[in-house]
Amino acid sequence: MNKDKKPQQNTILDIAEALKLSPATISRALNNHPHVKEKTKNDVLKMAAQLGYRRNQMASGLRSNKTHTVGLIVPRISMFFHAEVITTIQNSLHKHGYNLIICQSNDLLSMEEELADILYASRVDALIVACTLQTTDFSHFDKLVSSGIPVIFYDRVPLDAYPATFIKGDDFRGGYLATTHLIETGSQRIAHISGKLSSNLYQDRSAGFRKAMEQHQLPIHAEWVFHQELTHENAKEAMAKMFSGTVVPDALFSANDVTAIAALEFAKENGIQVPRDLKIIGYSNDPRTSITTPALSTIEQYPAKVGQKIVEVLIEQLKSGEKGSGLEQRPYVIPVDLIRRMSS
Amino acid sequence: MNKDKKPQQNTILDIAEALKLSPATISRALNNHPHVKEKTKNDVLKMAAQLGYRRNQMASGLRSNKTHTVGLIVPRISMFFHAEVITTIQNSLHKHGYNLIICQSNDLLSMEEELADILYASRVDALIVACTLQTTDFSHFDKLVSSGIPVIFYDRVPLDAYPATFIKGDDFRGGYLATTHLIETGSQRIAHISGKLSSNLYQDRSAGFRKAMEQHQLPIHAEWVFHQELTHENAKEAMAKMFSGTVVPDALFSANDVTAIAALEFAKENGIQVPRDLKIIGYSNDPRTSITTPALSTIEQYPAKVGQKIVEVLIEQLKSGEKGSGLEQRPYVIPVDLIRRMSS
DNA sequence: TTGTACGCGTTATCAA
DNA sequence: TTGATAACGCGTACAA
Repeated sequence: MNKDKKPQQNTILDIAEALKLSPATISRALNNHPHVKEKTKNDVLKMAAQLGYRRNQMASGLRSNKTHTVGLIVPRISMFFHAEVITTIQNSLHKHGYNLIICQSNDLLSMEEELADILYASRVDALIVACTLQTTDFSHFDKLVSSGIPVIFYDRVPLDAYPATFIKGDDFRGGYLATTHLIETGSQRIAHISGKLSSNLYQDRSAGFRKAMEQHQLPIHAEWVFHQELTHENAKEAMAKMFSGTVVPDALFSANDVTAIAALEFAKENGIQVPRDLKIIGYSNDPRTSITTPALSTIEQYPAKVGQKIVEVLIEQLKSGEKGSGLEQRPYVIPVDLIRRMSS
Repeated sequence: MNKDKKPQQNTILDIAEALKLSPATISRALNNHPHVKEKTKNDVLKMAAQLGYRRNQMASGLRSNKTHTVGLIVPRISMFFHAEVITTIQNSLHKHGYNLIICQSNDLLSMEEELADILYASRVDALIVACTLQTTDFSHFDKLVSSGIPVIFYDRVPLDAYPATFIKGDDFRGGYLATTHLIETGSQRIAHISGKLSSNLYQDRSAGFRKAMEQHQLPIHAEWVFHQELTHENAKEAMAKMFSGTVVPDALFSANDVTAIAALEFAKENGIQVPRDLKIIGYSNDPRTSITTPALSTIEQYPAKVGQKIVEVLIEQLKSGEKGSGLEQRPYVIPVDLIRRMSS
């Protein structure tokens, strides 16, 4: 094949040779080992820079059993909330000297399983996961967990006890805040478009909704509560159903922003005045909610705080060598806030 | 379940031992080597599955000098266009058995340099880059290129000749289409808010703008052309300047969607009717453009096609062992289209 | 078709 | 403080 065409990367042996030292010393100097003469260390660093040396992470990882790489599985990076969380995680991990392998499950369980497998094979030092909406069984993470690799779930977390760390937004409070807000601005007939209850997100947001309704002694119309995939189309269909009756809602709490936007669109198309005839509030504070007319009220989830917390917990677990396996960690909950805009 | 506390992963030696075979045979069976008996291969695969074996990518990579990992440097994953491109790249690379390490430069040159360094150290098999807007010197990619690692630039590409592959949208045509559209719908006094000319994106879009104006013999008002960072604030300031004069523009071509949205916002706040008094067109077909009132015309860049092309070219280079170093590759250009909406 | 033996670049354990 | 040497897990000439 090709001969001397390979411009070999420089290794610690090249540095050793150039400096008439042993590779062991070079390695120690490069790793800030205590027992290295200051001058030697400086010489090594200088020569390393001069030769354009870069540590071979594979060799290093093979020997030390550490990759300095964290895996991340997320449904879709294009979802605003996740994009923000990821950005924070990455920038923060970078400061700690870790790389991040970002993978998308496309909200498909089979893909999530496969990715868990691949990241396991890649020997990531830790794994961060926002589950698929359909993930109810978590055994594909078992081998990571039992290998002692810290696994952190965020946003969409297992419903049952699972020996890993959970970090989530306060979805119950979010649902409660949104609904209470609608009630306090005078609504009485409140509809609720929610996702399927297989996910903790919609269980909690819906529970918050019910709690607020109950507290104010307002009836929940079963035909105005939807648990379905939160798509634009589904939301418009739901709206069409609700507004075909004689009694119609005067407010809507949508469990995400996409459906809130869809509802607003439906309202405009059908001459329903927002907020006069119908108040609307969404969830997530997607940037789109601020540029609709009227602008949509929503719930802020502070993605940056979520990301920050994830890294904080992760680094702690990584430093302490082991994850806090024994103690039953209660989930970390990140607060949410109500964003009032013109739609309510 | 298994009781022995084996934090150790299984290796090919474990499989070899269990099957009374040599590790070499296991390795061959696992890699579909031709000279392996069919039965042996099946036995190995079965045992591998049974033991939950996963190849150690570090050891494999160290030996074969291949990581099956591709690096990606992008300004921000939260930008719609990039998010879409990345999603396509990742799903497609996944099918080819490659992992993707996604890194964000935050549009900072120093970060881009550092990331190039890190990915070089990680021995990625290839690198995909969307440059920072300020990147005019590309020497930080030199070591990748000279090591024979395929480097593919997309969207924001080097202005001068650089020994790598370029994949970009047809920005010149995009600028031309947008401007021509404004002219054909009756505009004569066309303003242009653009990014700094240090990036090929805005050079080309602006050139398309000028070409269209020239072709229709329309004068370009220097005070209505801005080359500045394309932020919401800057755009509003630019609008304020333009609309403080006695003669005002009757149309605006904004070189991205954020600024088009900002311009629309300014118009609404100042009683300027869109599209009657002012037509607006943006660039990128960000999802937000379709939900403003009125909806914004824009230029579609087909991010999925861009991503698809990147992977196609990349896999080809990876398979052929070397990148087409000798031949001067002309850049691959992905077509764009005009999206007409109510704002124009 | 399978086995033996070596080395990829680094780090850890000795000994000097 | 430094050097020699042995792993880490895998892939591949070469031998059988």
